[in-house]
Amino acid sequence: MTELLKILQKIMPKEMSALSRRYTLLHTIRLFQPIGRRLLSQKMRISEKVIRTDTELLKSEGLIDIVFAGMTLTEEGARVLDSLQELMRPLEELDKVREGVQTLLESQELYVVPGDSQNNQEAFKELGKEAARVLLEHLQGKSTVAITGGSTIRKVVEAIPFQKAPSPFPKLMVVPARGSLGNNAKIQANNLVAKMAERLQCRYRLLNLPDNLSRKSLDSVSQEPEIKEVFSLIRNADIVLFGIGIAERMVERRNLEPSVMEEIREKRAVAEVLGHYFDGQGNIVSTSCSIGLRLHELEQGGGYPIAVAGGADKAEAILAVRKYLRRGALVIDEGAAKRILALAAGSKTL
Amino acid sequence: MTELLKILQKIMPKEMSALSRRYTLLHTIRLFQPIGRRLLSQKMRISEKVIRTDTELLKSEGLIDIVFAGMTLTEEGARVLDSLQELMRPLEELDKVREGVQTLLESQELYVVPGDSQNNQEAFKELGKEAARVLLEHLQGKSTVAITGGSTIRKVVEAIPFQKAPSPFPKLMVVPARGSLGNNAKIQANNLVAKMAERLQCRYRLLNLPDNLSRKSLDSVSQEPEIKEVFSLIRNADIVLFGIGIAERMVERRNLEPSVMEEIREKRAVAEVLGHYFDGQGNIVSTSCSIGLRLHELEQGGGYPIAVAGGADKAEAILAVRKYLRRGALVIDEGAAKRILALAAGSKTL
DNA sequence: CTAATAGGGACTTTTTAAGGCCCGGAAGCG
DNA sequence: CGCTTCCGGGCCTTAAAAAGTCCCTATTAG
Repeated sequence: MTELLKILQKIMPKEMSALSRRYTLLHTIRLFQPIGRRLLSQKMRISEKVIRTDTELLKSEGLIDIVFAGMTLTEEGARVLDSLQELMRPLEELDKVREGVQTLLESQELYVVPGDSQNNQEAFKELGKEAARVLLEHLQGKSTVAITGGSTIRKVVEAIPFQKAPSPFPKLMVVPARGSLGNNAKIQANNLVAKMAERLQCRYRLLNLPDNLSRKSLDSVSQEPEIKEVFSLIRNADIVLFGIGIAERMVERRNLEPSVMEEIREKRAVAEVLGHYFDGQGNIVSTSCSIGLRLHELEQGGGYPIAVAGGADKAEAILAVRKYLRRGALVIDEGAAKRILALAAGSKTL
Repeated sequence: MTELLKILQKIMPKEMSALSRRYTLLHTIRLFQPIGRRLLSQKMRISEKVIRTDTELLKSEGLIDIVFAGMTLTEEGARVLDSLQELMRPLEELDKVREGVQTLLESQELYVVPGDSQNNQEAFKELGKEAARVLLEHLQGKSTVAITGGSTIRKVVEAIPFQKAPSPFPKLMVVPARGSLGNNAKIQANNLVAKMAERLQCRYRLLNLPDNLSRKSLDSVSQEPEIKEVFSLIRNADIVLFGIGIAERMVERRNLEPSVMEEIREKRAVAEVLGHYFDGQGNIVSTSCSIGLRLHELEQGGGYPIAVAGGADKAEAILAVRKYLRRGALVIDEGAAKRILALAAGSKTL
């Protein structure tokens, strides 16, 4: 049943909003019948005219009665509403989950896609698509996008449709948010930058630095004119697209020394964002030696953050860095959202 | 599943046509891929622009690929199409049934509604609704409607929505197509005429004649000025709405003498339309003594016929009078339609 | 080469949705 | 009683989407 909804959503996205609107309309009418257009329009926060158009349709289909006192459901309308309720349940539930997470995290923009990326590749793909959509929406007029690496961001990049020449974003520039991390080339920021630029038909700059430089060579390299230029782009990025990682998993992936892992464990780091490790309270407990965008710059800076994370196992990490997610957009999936709510409920009762 | 379709059809009728169009589009693309817009537009008999709008939507959803050679389904598109096929099957099947009956009966207008009125009251109601819709569609500008009695026409009348004063059909006049028949007042033509006029907010005239008059008194009554006036209205009716009856059942219902029943049986009458009884070949074998519209008048006359019949058991009767159904609209249900096809196939092999 | 077919862009016309406003009627209330 | 506050419905204007039309370039089969 939920399968069907997704397909309908795919094949007639616009029309589906009419469906849910009319469903809510029927629902509200049942709740308050008899009720008139004005009140309905207030309660549903929809313009009166739209209510009117819809009610006229529903009346002509014999689902509602319209008399002087207001509108009421007919028997058939009640039956239809019941059947619709079955159909819409997953959609409504997802919306409730979204609401719950929204009040908890207070994100500026929150998107929750169905499914759980942890054990469903399809869902992971959809997460990427949604994030790509959000990104493209914010791209208008912006000129610099900084992105991190990671398998999640990779999904986002792969979900960006190829744009045609001539470029619709002629002034766009994509840069990695930080120096390269990890050894899996496919999910390195540099690689993703190139891929994204290819899809967006725009320019890009890379940060070709070896991993885990010493403090000293890091400082000296930072003085290189070319590097400095990229740094300046990064610091002035208009959009920062990043994933939220699970601390331990990131350490493993980056092939760091055992000592680092010990540190992570000892300090109970759970989340990783932009090279910083966080404990459950959101305190930075460690920062990897790569270079690039710093968190506090993101916190107050003008760059618009777009955070993406999917899968129930990411819930703890998302909660840990919640205070950094209030600005900007957050794109998660149902699995993560539900676990977030469960964890929050649990910690409240403790 | 078929339930769901009906509900969607109810709550978003316009949008559903887009759904079936896009479904057919995907289907056709799969069949002929790679294929271009022009060819598609030819094959589907849809303007090229519509194809273009739809394909752009489908492409943006990633269901099809568009390359120089034409359009092809993506993997996801194929999956979506398969799932849609499940959903659309009942709809497609009904359409095929309709096509089959259409080629068989060659009706000017043929409507087939889902379900079987014989054993489903809901379906019977829907049949009435569809017929009412057809009637209202043809009402524009027309001034006289003649209707018969019968439970089917009763359903049609009851499905006509109440119109508001001032009457949208000020010049409309409803008359019974024939004198009263049968003893069940609720389904007598006179009664239905009054009900219909009430709903349409229009004038009406009745034919208050006793049943089964002798030839002689019939002739004399026919000379009455008032009766003559109604006759003239009937003869010049712009629309004739009538049901198709099963001969034996009609005889029973009309409480006719046993001799009549014997005659019906002897001459193998199967159908009854407008007071005439027909055998399986469509020959008139008997005519009841009531008065009013004659069949041959309908056959060549200017009045637009709207015939309504539902239920598998009506199939034989419908087939018997098929030659009278080519002009005008025919509204039947799935049950009748399927039986019609089965009977036709059977008689062909004999 | 040419002719045919592909997608795509640009423009106009048509249709439909939305917005906004006002009207008369029924019900509740001082 | 008169007042306000609901109600649906009519009507006109504006805005946006869909459809229709025409023309363009690229690719490929013959």
